[in-house]
Amino acid sequence: MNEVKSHNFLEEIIEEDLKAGKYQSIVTRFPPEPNGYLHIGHATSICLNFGLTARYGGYTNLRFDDTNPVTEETEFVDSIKADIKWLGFEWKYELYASDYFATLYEYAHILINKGLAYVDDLTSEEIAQLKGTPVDPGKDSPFRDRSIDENCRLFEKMKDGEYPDGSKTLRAKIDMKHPNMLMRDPLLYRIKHAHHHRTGDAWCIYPMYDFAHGQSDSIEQITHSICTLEFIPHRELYDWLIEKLEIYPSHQYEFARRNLSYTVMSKRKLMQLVNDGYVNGWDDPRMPTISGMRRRGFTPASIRNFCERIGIAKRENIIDFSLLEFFLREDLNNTALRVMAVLDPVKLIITNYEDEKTEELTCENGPDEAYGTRQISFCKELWIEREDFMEEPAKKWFRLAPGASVRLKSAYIVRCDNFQKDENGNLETIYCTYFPETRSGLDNGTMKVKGTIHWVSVEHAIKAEVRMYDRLFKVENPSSEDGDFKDYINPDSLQILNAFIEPSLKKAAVVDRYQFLRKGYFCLDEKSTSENLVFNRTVTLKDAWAKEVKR
RNA sequence: UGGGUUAUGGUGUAAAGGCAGCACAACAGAUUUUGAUUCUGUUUGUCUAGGUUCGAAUCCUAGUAACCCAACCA
Repeated sequence: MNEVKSHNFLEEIIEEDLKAGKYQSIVTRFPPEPNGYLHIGHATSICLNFGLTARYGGYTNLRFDDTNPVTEETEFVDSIKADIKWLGFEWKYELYASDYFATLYEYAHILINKGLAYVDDLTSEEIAQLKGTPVDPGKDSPFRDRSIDENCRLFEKMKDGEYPDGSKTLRAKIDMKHPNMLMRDPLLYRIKHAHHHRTGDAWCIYPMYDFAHGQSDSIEQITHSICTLEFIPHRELYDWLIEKLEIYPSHQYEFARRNLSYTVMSKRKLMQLVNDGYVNGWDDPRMPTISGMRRRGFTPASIRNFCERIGIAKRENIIDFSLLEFFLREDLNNTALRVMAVLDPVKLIITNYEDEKTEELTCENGPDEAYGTRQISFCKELWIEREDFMEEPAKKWFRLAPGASVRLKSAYIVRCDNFQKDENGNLETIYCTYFPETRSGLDNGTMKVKGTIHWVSVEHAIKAEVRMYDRLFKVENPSSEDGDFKDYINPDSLQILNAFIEPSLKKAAVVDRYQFLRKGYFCLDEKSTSENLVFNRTVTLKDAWAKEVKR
């Protein structure tokens, strides 16, 4: 097999850098702000950064971009670390932008001493006012030409807490008429008398993103600093600061963030879903957060394979959710234990089966023989799926109907002789005859049926709550529709069922993955208890019959 | 005084002047004690208009469209 490997643009840049001897090995970083939970979009960035150093040699740091004390919390630091580990990646160093506050403060002085930064007394509104617009040039602040000495003194006083929040800022002195708005004397430091999750009350001035991120990259000698497209305008400032500070020249590269159909990804929108009660928390299995997906039953491998396959580029995109589902099913199909569970039960009575008899039948555990077999109990009364019976069978119907026969998985072939409805006209009981010679394994092949259905014994089955999840939104791109994105929420994204499941599931663990035969992949919910078993549907099986019905 | 980025099937992504490929999706069939899996096959694409060239997704010219930038957020 000589597979032709295709390279994305970042891999090409790195290979050229390596070939040219610019670097011996590369260093990347994953730089989240600890102000929320990671989602599938972050996962692509994680896979990218860690994947690149795994491939080309070098390492990846985890760096928390914690320069805004009012939004950041240790809780988020912990969840981010747990999510990255769960995805299967190991960072070299755990670092914090806040570790560099003292260095950054020195860097600011370097700029001031070079006459490249000044303390501005303008208010936020005044600064915005003088900034101009993308089509109109800005105007200089009246404080722009303070002396170096005065700037030094004022900046020190800012640090010493002598001024209230918002009263002064430190700005780079670049060009108020610059076509790139980011270069119109960007803010470097602001005053915030706020408690920081790591530095406590040691500081009351905090660097802005632009005066922390590139500098942190440089301190860590990051070779390739990879971020999303919206930071392109920042690159000019990133390079300017590195040049003027005369520090290690990290380089920034940008890629297009990945969007997934039928969901939203912005932190703001996800927060609304949580706060307004559309979902039950950040780890709700419908959420595109890593914690939600984990709870839903996604596997790390499926997410990694997905990220690998979608590649990386610079154009806008909305990736089809079914692509993610494909990798999920692919992984689960290879690993999930096969069990039987009846989600919407209706009773089936085998009229010619002995009343008190129980037979132990052999059933395969997994996708191949290596998984072995287990015994399952078979009795006169069984639960089967309501949708596996049709009073007036449609064309191409393979399942139960009056007079029709099906195989009960790993058991016998039965023929439906009769059925009974309750006073509301709902199917209550199906009466069947079984054929003893068709027992699974002994079958001599004289009788053939098209359909095989799953079942559980009424006497042996246990109860469980099963949560069926569907996509959160009714439209592909909720954010681009008219009106509020919440108007497009799928009201049926969660359906709770009371199911009968086979008794072997009593010992299910959260890490186990199951296929409920013919119904989909399921896992035990993190909050399930032995008194109240709860299973989550991770993803359905592909369903050719459902497609047939749609026509 | 505006600047920047991007355009390849329904979706995502390759092709560095030389056969438009791969995956998903869709469709058709075979196998199947899961209408699953597996296997086989099919359909669908280079933003537009010119130009250069034996040959253009790729180079040139002119358009068009989408996205990003005016937080003391990151």
